[in-house]
Amino acid sequence: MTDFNEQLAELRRGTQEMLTERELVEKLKRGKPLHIKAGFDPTAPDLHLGHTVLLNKMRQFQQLGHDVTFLIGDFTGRIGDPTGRNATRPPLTTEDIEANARTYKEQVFKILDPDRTRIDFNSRWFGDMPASKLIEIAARHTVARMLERDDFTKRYKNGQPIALHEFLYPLVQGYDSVAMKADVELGGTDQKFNLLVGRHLQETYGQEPQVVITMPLLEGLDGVNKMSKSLGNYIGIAESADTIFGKVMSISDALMWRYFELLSFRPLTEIAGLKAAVEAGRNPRDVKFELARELVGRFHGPAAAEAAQREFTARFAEKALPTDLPPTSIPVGPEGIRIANLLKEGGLAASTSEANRKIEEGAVKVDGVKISDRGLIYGAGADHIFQIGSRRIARLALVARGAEA
RNA sequence: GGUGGGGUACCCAAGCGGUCAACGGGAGCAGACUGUAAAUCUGCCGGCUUACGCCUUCGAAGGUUCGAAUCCUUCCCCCACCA
Repeated sequence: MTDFNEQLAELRRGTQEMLTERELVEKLKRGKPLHIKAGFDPTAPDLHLGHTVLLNKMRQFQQLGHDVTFLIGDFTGRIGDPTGRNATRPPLTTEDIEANARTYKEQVFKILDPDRTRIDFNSRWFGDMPASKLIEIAARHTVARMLERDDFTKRYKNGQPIALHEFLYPLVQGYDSVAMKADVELGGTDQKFNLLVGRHLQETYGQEPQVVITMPLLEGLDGVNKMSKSLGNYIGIAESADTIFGKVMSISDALMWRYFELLSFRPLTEIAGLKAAVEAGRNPRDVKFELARELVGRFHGPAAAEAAQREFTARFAEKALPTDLPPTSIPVGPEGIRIANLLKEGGLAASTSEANRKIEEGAVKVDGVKISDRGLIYGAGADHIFQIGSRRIARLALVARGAEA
């Protein structure tokens, strides 16, 4: 990436918007490291690939030699956000925030370079700020501009309440950019308005306005909705190698290219090559293997990625049972346990009714053999591999109730 | 404040005294096919039960009835129009 235009193309990669690209070029051309800012809620440090889209962009900047700050919005987090739709968001304690920050670090440094990442907290400048100062900041923005925000406009028109503090949040976030003298701020598309407030505030403080770069929200496994834990269409970065590998393989071919663009570290030219190969007849599955291996490797290391692919091939291409599956102990009374109940206890089925249905459907296998008798009873000492379909699989070991460790 | 229309299973949406665990669609799960892709076809899709069957569900609580998601009363919440 020596060529300036190629650099710019990579920085542009996957972005939703760059405001403005011309300003970014100017800043880059000065040849000095830029100060890159990205803000994060001090909540939910359980990251999935959707969150990493932004982190990947941060990483790109790092690799080009810029300084990246991972800003944790602990000041606002401590207040809590009673905004209309999001009413159930209790204020966080200092301990919560510290714990979350630690978890963030563990997860985030799988992507970011720890030596080039500064972690900061906005309570550093807001914590002791006198009210007079906050009002002084508020004086620099107008109600009309606040109302430009889409959801404010709608709520105002519809006569729905907008609490005063809701105007303060964008200002606080915007002032962070002033305090940090940010050159570039990264955020999701949903953050666009707040990022722009930062630009404006910087100007009123006589600073050069930051360049705003928004990243799209990554589609989840279904390819339609944004990736989110509550929709269950996510790939968590803390999930096991086999799980991540399998989930990546289950995405559609079309979605695969989207993931390549937003999640892969491969240069665009290489991805274009892969695409050309598929168009020329290469099996898209094999290209998806590459993607799965890269992503598993990122979070679990290359060896685990190779192992995950072997496991995947064995299980789904050759239909072999998984090797060294750790057994789960299920306590059982002297009368034994019926298979449907066992499948439920083992977490394979949501209810015994569902388990029975799956047996009728011929989806249940024990040690690789399809079973059809829902009256099967297992007693203590039994140790088998149970599966419903090919995705739900577990080794269950029955132990006499009372004798379990 | 007034008038009218609604609240049904994960979502949309029928039903409007018994044949309703509740039509239909979507989502989801499983089977076939495959590359754990897409598309297609098939089955399932409240819980408990080996099974006969039993239990809980139609905004909430009461009531009428042999019998209610369906009728009555009260309450809660949404939406539209008017003020």
